[in-house]
Amino acid sequence: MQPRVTMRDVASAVGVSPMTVSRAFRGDNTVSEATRTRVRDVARKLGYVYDSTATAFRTKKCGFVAVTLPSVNNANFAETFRGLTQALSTTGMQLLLGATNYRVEREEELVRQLLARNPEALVMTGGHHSDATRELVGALSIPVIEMWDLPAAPLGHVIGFSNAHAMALLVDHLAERGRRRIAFVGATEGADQRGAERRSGVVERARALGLPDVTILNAGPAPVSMRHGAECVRANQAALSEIDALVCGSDTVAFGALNECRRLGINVPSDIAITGFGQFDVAVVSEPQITTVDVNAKEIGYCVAKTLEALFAEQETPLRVDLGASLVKGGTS
Amino acid sequence: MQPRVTMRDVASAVGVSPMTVSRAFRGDNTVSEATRTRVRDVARKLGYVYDSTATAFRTKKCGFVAVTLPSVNNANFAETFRGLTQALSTTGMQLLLGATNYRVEREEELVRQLLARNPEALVMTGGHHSDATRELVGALSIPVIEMWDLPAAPLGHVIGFSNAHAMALLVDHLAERGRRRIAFVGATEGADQRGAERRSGVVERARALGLPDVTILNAGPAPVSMRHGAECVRANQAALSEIDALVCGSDTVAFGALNECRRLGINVPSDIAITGFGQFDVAVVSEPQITTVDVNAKEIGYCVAKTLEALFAEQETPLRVDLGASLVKGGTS
DNA sequence: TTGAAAGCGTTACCAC
DNA sequence: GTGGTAACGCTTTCAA
Repeated sequence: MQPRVTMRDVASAVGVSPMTVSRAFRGDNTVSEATRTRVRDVARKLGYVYDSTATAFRTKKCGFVAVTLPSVNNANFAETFRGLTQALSTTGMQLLLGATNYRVEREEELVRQLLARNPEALVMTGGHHSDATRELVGALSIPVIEMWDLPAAPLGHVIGFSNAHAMALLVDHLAERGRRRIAFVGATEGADQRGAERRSGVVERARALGLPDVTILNAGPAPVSMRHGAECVRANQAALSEIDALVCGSDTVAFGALNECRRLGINVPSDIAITGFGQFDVAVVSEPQITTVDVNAKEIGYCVAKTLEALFAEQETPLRVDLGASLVKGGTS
Repeated sequence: MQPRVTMRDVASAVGVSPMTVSRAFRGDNTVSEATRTRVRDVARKLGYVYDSTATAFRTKKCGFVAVTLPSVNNANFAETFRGLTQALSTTGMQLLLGATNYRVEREEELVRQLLARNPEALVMTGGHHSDATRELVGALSIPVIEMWDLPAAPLGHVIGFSNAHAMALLVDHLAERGRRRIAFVGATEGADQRGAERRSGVVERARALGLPDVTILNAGPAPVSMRHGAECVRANQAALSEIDALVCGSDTVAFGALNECRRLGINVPSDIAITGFGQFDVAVVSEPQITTVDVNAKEIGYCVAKTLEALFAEQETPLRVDLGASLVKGGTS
């Protein structure tokens, strides 16, 4: 294990001072073009790798934006992630990801871990946190953004949409089509707060429209996947005959439900309507296309990144952005 | 913005040396219980926050494992990621993710970025890299693992499977079922190396079995998604009448193709068979279930994590693990 | 059980 | 355009 190649090594090999090497690497235009080229060449030859740990230490800027998300195999978040990275790549920031697995205790532990890295901003998915997390985050002097939600008492900036409102769009649509007996398929109550908001969004809208009480079907603990949607339909097959619309907490669940119905010989949408949430690829590509709500996943990421850029540049920015949600009619309703 | 509270501040407030504070914080048992308690109390009172950046700098241990992957919305990788995080969470390591977007130039840039953080290990998806990357990585003194592949000239440890062999399983299966005229749907040639291995795996196996030349259908540049699979089928509708099996580069592509066939009134599998790759949820939940190959995505992540643990503990470990692949028969063939 | 000294690799600041 | 000096906050090492 040979010692690390440092700026000092490059400097002495080129015959300049470490400062010049430093400047050359950071694109300081007071360095002559000839020097810069030589420095780069020698650095490459020596296998020099810029030590950002030292830089982070020296400048107190680690170049990290910490991001919490419920789960990595969240199709929705993939879009947000892409929007974020694309827009953030220009700033040289790197994302430090952590998964909360839909548990506020885990979120607290995670936030603590992430903050120990001195990130330059904190982006959290969702607006529901433990008291300790709120205290921890409230004391921060870095930008904080909550996304994918519109919390009543935000910790910082907010970029999202109302989960309840998005679900209401679907209930309205189903009611228009003459569906009355609605069941909601979602995660076990307790863990996934945004899932709970979707559920109550459905329940309350149905009540407001004078529909019968919504049946709640439990697809298991979050994260609920395609398989859970399918299993839930199979387990509740008898109950489904009483129902004329299945409102699912996400497109993946809806997809599972749709395909299980196909297996069981239940016709969609004539026997039962199915709706999803999120406008994932799977909902659009599926035949029939799944009726869902588009919540602008990618735009959220993009908007978060743009807001961060503005905040880093200390510009004024909106504190609360509601990107809304829109109904996407498919063949399942 | 007042200056940061440091160990020195805590030390002088307590009346000890910074070293004692440092020891107290790291649970060094040579510090007396009384001192430790006083240090903790004073630290809390002063609002002292442990600076992990300084520690990382000083100790050259940042607690990061760098991981490159082709793309974040890769359903396959999600399983691997989960296996990795689960097994690695006990070691206190954090994952530093980067997406190569299926381009070796981007991989080179990314590896450079990641290495700048001084990670304690580097895990790369795939075994195909630019010369510069090979040079960069070859000079490292940290553990290096290539996964999802079995490169002929590995850079370090290898945990994966043979892409070509996995595809051969599918071709054999199709041939057994009497399919002869095969088309392969994959990304544009050039970028995605593992995709290319899958393609040549199909082409060569078909040739070995004495089947007609495989038709290559281009689904666009990597990453190819569900939408691309669907679009490719629509664009090549006429050509498909000459074909009796569509071998897709991934389950998502196969799913897109399957659903587009349904739209176009092409019957699967009687008109045409369709196969995928990866055993993603979508292939299993889909009705009909998509014939595919299981490449043990989650086990790969788990095995990588276990190998890293062993390497950190400086134990002997196998250098090359072939986790194999197995045929999963569905209703599309 | 505690302390003093010496950096880790980089950059801010000031000279030249 | 370039260089010298002095840190940043912590831990390693040796000494007491």
